[in-house]
Amino acid sequence: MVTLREVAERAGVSIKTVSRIVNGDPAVNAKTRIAVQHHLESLNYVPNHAARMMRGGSSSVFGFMTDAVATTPYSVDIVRGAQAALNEKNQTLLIANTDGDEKLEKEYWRMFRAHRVAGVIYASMFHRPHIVGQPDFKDPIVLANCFAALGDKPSLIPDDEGGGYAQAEYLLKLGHRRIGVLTLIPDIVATTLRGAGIRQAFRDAGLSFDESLEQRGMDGPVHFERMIAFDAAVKMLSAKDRPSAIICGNDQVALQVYSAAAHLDLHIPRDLSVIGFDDQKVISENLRPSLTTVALPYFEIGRQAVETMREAKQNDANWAPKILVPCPVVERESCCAIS
Amino acid sequence: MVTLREVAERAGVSIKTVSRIVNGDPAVNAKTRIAVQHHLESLNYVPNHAARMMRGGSSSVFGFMTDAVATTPYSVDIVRGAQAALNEKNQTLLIANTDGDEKLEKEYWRMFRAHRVAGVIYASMFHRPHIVGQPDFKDPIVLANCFAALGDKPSLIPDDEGGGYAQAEYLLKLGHRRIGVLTLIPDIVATTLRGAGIRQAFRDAGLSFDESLEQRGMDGPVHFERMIAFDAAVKMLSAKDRPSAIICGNDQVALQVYSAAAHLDLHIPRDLSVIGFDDQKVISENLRPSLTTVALPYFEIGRQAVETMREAKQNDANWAPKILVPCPVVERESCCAIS
DNA sequence: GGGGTAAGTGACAACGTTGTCAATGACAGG
DNA sequence: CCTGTCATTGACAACGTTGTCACTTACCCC
Repeated sequence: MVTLREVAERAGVSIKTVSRIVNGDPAVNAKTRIAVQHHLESLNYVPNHAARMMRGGSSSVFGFMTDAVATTPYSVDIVRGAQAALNEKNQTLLIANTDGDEKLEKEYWRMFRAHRVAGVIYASMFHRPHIVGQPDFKDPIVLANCFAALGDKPSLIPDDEGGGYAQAEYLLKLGHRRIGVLTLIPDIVATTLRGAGIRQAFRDAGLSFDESLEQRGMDGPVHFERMIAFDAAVKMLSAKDRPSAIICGNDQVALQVYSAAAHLDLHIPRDLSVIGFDDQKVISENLRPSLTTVALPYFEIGRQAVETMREAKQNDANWAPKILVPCPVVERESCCAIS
Repeated sequence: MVTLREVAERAGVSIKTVSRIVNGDPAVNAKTRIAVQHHLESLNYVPNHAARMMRGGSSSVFGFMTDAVATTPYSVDIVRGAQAALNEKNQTLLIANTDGDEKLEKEYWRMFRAHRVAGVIYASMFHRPHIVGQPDFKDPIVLANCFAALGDKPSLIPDDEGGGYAQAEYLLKLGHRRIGVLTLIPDIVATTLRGAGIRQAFRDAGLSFDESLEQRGMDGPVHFERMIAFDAAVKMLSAKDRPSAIICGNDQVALQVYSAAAHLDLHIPRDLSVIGFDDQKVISENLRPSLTTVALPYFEIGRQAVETMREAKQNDANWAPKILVPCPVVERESCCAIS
């Protein structure tokens, strides 16, 4: 690899002068600069990041730790968002995927330390509390899609309550009154928050929410969920006073509702409006009719996580805001107004 | 951060002795080793990767460049597979997402050089040829999910032809004879290969393939695809001598075939068998009935890419095998035997 | 002409680590 | 006791870069 010294020798100047030019130091004669720049390019010089770092400068590399991006595929967008933000300043991500393995996570923390990363984004695959057990890690840690159980770290989380509110509000505005809800498993944060949002929307509309119309669309413990939305939807839609619309816990639940509707010869959206959550485009854009849903703002969470990390560098270690990122309705074809 | 020197001072030995212990050099007295190890742990010493690298040692960091993992969400599994393989040797991935932007890609190559990465995996989101324009990059480059257009780099690609063969063979074995095909857009490699595989399966079974039953499920140029599978399927299934089974270009096409079947009151699998491609679990596992499909072996491609990179280090620069990774059938509920 | 300032440049040290080589002491064999 | 060998340890240089400081030259102002 080409070093400063090689370039300096060719150009007949000192190493330091070349260094200055590489770093855009204005205290260099224009003529020298041009001459050296020519050599820099022809030799394809690229500064050695390791050497730079050793000189005490902080790393331009950030760590990205995630328990498993695989299960909810679009959460990769958190990575994309983070990279988009880092890119402006030529910073990079060192990615660690723990797949939930604690021993692996420990190793990765060690690796982050070895690389002297300038900060770490800890992202989880679903919205949940998390304890960051790295008391002696001095650089900022920001949580994305999860929040600090102890309230000691900044975090970025989707506004699930607002999202639930938006789902219900959207259907209520279309005139629906009997609205079914097929939830995710009960013991995750999103379920509680979205449920609260839905109920708030009913209250704000001066209506009461029929609790009997809320059923589970998934069952089982975290990480071992079973889809039961098809059966739940069939049962709900076979009832005499069936709902005219269904709010789904996610787009996969909506997919099963579509199947259930087909099974019962109900036409979407004529006979049944359906609204999803997550906006997993593989599903939402390809279903016919395409699925109106509420988007999880993964890209935005990733982007803001980086910005928050930069802010955290300025603030003291106790700065720990919990930032809600809105979940907007993405309107497609699966809902229609009721007369 | 704790350095060798600090540890050495506390332990009352030289820096070099501590270094030896950290690196497992056997030429250290057992008593000294134990004493120093105690200090290493209590100070939580982690070697400085940058300093290590400067001493000429090669980096334990690999670059991962991808044009866009976002569109086909499960291709993240390439990353997971690569990490699983790297993890055994405490190596890491520096991830670069170009989103197809060439200028960005250039910057990232520069960054890889700056970090002196030990090798690069170049992954694309769909199976295609690629020209790696990095003639002066001395470390190995391995292509994943794409192959070197000039045949000058090792590459790992899904066995699309085998996958197409498997789709057709599976249905033929179930007794289907009139089999519709809804392809991806024509100008990508996968379409051609899978088509060839399907035809080969027919030949091997001593049957002729009815070309009129092959229709496009998607249209438009690369990156601007439009889904037309719903309409194509409706048309195909409305015909008098409609096929008893449909081979889909991917699971999204299959999703639309499900919608088309529902639209026409055809029951899957009783009236129509459907087989997908990709195994996008969000779709395949959640459709009712669940979707029999052929899996794209992304995880395996990532894993083998790392192994291939390690081999490439041993071999000379001209070593450039094109390795096919098989695409296995994942049997679920969407196909049944025909009498 | 003398003194001061500014622009431009380079010598040198330091960052944390490891390879090379030399020094020390213990111990065995003659 | 002398010589050689082995185990253990440390001093030092080097990796590529940048901050500090000093040096040279040119120029301006009194």
